[in-house]
Amino acid sequence: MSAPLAVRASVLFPMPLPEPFDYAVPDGVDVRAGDHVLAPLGQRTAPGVVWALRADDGSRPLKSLTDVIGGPPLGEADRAFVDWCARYLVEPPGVILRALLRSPGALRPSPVETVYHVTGLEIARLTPARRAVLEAAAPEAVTAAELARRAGVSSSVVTGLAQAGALRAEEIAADPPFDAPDPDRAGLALTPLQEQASAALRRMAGAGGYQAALLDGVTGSGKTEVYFEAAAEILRREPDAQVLVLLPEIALTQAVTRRFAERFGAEPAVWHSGLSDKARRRVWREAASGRARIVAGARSAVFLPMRNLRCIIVDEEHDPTYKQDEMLTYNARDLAVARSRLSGALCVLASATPSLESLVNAESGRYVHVRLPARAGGAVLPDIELLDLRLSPPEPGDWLSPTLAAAAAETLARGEQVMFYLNRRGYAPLVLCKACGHKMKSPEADRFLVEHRYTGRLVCHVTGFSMPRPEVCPSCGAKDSLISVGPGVERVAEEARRRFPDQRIEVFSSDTAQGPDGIRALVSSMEKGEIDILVGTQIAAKGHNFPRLTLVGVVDADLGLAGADLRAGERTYQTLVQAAGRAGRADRPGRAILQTWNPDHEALQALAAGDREAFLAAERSVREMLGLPPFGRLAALILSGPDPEALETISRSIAAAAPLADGVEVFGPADPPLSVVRGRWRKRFLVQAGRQVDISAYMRAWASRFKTPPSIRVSLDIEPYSFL
DNA sequence: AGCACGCCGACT
DNA sequence: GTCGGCGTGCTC
Repeated sequence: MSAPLAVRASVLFPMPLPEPFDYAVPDGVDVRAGDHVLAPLGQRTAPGVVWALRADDGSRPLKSLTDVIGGPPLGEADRAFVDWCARYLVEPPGVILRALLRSPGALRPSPVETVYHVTGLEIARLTPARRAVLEAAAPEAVTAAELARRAGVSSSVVTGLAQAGALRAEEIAADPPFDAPDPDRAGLALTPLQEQASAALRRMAGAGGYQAALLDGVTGSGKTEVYFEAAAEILRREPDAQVLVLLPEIALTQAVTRRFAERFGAEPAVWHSGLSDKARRRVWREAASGRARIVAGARSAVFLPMRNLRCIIVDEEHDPTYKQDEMLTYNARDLAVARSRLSGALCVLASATPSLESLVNAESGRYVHVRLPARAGGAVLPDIELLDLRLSPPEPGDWLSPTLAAAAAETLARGEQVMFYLNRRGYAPLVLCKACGHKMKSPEADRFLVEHRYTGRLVCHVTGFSMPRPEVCPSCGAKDSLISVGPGVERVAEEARRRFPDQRIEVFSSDTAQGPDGIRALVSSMEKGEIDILVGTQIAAKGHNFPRLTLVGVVDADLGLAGADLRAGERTYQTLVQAAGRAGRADRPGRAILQTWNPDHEALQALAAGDREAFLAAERSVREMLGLPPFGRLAALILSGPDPEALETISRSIAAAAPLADGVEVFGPADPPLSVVRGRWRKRFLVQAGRQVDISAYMRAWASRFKTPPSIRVSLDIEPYSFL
């Protein structure tokens, strides 16, 4: 007979501690890896997750766990994902754990709420207030507060009715499960090409385990239907398998959830940052417990715990909104691939314009390349024409070339719709004084103020600062000397109204369509043909289906080609394909006209020729030559602080602390394009390394060699997107 | 992240 | 004389 082995538990706290801490497990306490526990930490008791269990060798005296608390335990794959993210993103593991647990009251026992049914019992004193409550009560049972709200009375009336016996109270779980999806419900009939692609994905799903696919299909080819079938196959194979779908924007979740409901007969659990605390807790619990079988969400959903994750779908995988830059810096697409691998799940990356990274992975065989060439429903891709502005320039003060205006007039005459695309919000990107040349700038960032004529204000798009458009120049005092330079969507709409006074014209930007409701309203009136000309930014170029839209005019196709961003060309290409892809999705052929001053530019030439391969080949040879992603690795280190001199000094010492390593080059410190934001000055280092280098390990080594005072913040960005 | 300890300024 | 500012360091 041997005494029961003493066990020690390694506990990870959701805080920036460098590692898990060890605790003794009291005799008779049953605890497993992944369980949520309370443990003494310094002077307090903190919640944490058991990361590992091992025999206690008594090497040092340990405190004991305080308690084991409820809540769905964190599975092995999810714990491995936390550790992987910590290593890759160069963050303490507790910071990643915090991202997984971010849900109010997630760990408290499942709350209940009291709801009331009508019993039908006659009661003596039926006051008007009581009658109103009883009328409002049917058919489904709701809480006292909700009942009182509907009836317009105080909740004491409800309590009174319950006491009198006319209402019956029932305790139900406040976080009810989501409806189960039915994978065998008949979906839309697939075209032969869709069927082929879907069969490829279903085969991968059927094989089980980790595999990754790039679902590469032109706009309108019906990628959604195809990946639905992969998800259906996953759900069919295993009764408790879970599918996670990542979507680039909240705006899209509404449309996509509706399609899920049509295909699976049940809406998915939807996760995004705008959820109420209650809705958030419900989705979190249902995902973590394994009951929610399809979870659809924005980038932060990649951190939702999942009991039995078997498939992750990343829709529009190239979309830059997957890159998060606040709090934690990560690309949800990259994390999704790693998580799939650690969970033994199928990973599907879908896009009409895949990122170069994903295409290179597909070519090298790391991802299975599933192509979906034609548009569903027989619609064809629009003709893309370059309009050389040097040959057909707009009149002074105009932004639309006469050629584009004529094409628009013809389209409108046929009763079809036109979209002018310009990725610039507001009226004019710059306001300057014609007397002294002073340019209106943001006080807190090194940015020009954008004029919004709709609101009559000048706005900084970086900090949100805004001010009324001044009457006199703030620099020289000249009156009526401020002029608006360059176009924004409002200004193009103004020109459209002047040229087409009888047409119904709307602006579609984040200023005019606020929130999912505003976006839906605009999209639906466009679909119903209540708008003739839509003038839109980026937000109008994504994923909507306007059957009567047959002409897209890109006002400034050069915008974005010149940027300091290595992905500028790629991004411009993607955006223009998306914008052009809005035209002619139904039975009418579409046409896209791109206004440009640089018709010889590679990206535009390739776009006009419909030759994605040519564009990509050029892009990849440049990156390969320069050792840029995906042929090399990048990382950024950004310092910020209130005092520019102190920042200068410390950044010099940090530069000196950079370790020497083979195949690693450190550039900087440099002043980023936005060198002051919200009163904080910034410095930036860029690290470039060969593909074989573990750049995370390099950054960790570097970071361990210097300390900064609390006033200076250090942030790391592995594979940076934006260079701002 | 919290929380304590510690060492300098304006207050009952 | 003390209350309290937040800089520094530690938590199994």
